Amino acid sequence: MLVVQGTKGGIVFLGEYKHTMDSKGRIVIPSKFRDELKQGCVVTKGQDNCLQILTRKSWKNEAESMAALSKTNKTSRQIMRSVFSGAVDTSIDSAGKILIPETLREYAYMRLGEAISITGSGSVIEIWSTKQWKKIQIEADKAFANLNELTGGS
Amino acid sequence: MLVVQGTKGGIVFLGEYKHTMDSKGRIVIPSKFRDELKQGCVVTKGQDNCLQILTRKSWKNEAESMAALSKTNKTSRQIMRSVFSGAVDTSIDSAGKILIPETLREYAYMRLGEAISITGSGSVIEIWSTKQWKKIQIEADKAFANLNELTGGS
DNA sequence: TGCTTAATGTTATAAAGTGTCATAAAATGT
DNA sequence: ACATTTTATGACACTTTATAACATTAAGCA
Repeated sequence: MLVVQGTKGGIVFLGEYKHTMDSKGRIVIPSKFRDELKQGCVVTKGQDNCLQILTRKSWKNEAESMAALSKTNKTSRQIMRSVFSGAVDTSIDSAGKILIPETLREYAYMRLGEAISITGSGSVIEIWSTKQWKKIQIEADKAFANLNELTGGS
Repeated sequence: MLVVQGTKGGIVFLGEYKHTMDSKGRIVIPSKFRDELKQGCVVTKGQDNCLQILTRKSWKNEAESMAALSKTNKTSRQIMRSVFSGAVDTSIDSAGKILIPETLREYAYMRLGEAISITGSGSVIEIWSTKQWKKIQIEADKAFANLNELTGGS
């Protein structure tokens, strides 16, 4: 079977999955996401203390637009440092798992053996300590409900 | 047989159906709705703790306008998180059923083996735990009766 | 070098998801 | 009303996925 993949692009990551981080700092990638990540992926620090998983392709886009930022501007230098130093290029192993390096685990409040939540957010995947996700989810749902009111949802 | 479908658009889903959720979390889609959903559907969190089923086409519209939001703006990030994490892309199996993932079942108070109500609501289908639906239906009927008074209907 | 720790790989078991089928119930046509 | 067809349900078998435990390899350091 020949599979030409990743060309779909756009909005491919949906859903919410609850997993656990194993005793070595690895997490299982939900099976629905694996195909898109087969050719490798990049884990980065995301906003609100989550981690993001991007396909190599979308990472390339991101990275290039970062690199295009002004190097004489202090804020952009800081952003670049944060993004590039916090990124790891990796791939899914035969059991469907990836290793989250210690520095990233710390950043995202993930502890060995604890519950994590993996969420599709359109073009990227986000990984959260479940504790953190619960808070964020409430905020997110509120923001959405708010939008509905403004635009005519009941 | 060649079927060009989904072109109907507009108000295609009508009626109220009572089904049950099987022991694995699947529900039967009423046969009248199946044709429109044959090419795949997306289940999302709806208002008042119901779930919605959309055709892939109408989902695409929704999703694209969401994905166009700025990624550096906090509110738009939240909105995207809420919408995408609460959605699942799926399709109807040979027995006419779809699986409702655990997180969505929780959101909509649906328990294995219990009664659910499936209602056509114009361009979308709504799924409810029957308990919840009964409450909502009373409210809805009241609102409708009220509207009649206002507009001079009997 | 040998020891320690992190990283990677493998396996067994349990849980979840998927597919199929038989029967019962409902809908349809005559 | 009856026969025929379609649909809904629950049961079961089978596949895939998740988890935890253990084994192996690689890397850093005394």
